[in-house]
Amino acid sequence: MKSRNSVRPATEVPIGTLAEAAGVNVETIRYYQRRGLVDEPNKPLGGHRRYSPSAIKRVVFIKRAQQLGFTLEEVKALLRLEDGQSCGETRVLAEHKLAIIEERLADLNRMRRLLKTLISECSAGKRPRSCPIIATLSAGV
Amino acid sequence: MKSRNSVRPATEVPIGTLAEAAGVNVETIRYYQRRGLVDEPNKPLGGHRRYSPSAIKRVVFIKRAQQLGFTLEEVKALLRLEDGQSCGETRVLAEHKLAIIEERLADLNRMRRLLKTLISECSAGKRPRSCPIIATLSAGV
DNA sequence: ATAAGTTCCGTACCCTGGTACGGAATCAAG
DNA sequence: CTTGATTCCGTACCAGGGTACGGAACTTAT
Repeated sequence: MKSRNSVRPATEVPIGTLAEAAGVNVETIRYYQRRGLVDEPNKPLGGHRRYSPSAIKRVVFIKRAQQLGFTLEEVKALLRLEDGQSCGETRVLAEHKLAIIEERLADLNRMRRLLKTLISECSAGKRPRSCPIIATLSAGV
Repeated sequence: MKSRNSVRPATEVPIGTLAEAAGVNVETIRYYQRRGLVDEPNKPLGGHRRYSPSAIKRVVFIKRAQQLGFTLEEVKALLRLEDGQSCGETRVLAEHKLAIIEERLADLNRMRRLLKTLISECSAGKRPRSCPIIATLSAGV
């Protein structure tokens, strides 16, 4: 017999390959496992674990969600909705995140306008002293 | 004599009051002092330090800037704009900060656009079977 | 004047999101 | 079957941004 006790489809890869495919490093995968975001397949008694393509998807999902500003805890919540059946709940999470991001955008835009003003006044030599940046950004205190 | 050796305007408050007014806790103020973001007023020989309203503004500013994604080191640089004497120096600093802010804005805008798209697809119920947010997060792997 | 509440100061510890290390076991190729 | 690369697993460490602790000194209210 050729195959002693298991046929391993090429799609089932070891952790290094998973990490590479997902664009993170091995330690990060393990870290996600410790955090409960990725699960450890049970390993073939004394052997090395193998991961299915869905694990790759999962890790990529995590990275993408992070880029959208979700923390790992939040990503965990999103992953629980991964079956795609709880669209409503998912949407609430997304809307909440969106609101936070929009607030930050507003603040940041204010800051940007202020800096631009400061810079142009500086160039014009109008203001030898300091700028009202703090006064403006800490307004309403 | 009533006032032994100093008149203390009510606006000059002790650290606990400062912390409360700024919405952070005392330890955080001290931490900022260690990091050089807030300075320690010299204390009346053996007594307790008192802080002026500008200290409150400063702390509030720090918190806001942080929410916008600036690290404490960056906030420190921003604060030097306010303290700044030399206009030329200030301008360079301001231009640098402006660049950082614009990057951050770009990031946040990207997140916002994506989230908005996803949310609206969700609402439109275009994909009845699977949630578009989840689908996008796992797509194309 | 005395008790209760703050402040001061140093040091130690916490969480988040990872990265690094190192020895033993296991796998894959020649 | 030997060699070199991976995996496993635990533990330690990193940066950033704080929080907690504890005793002594000081302030404030009664």
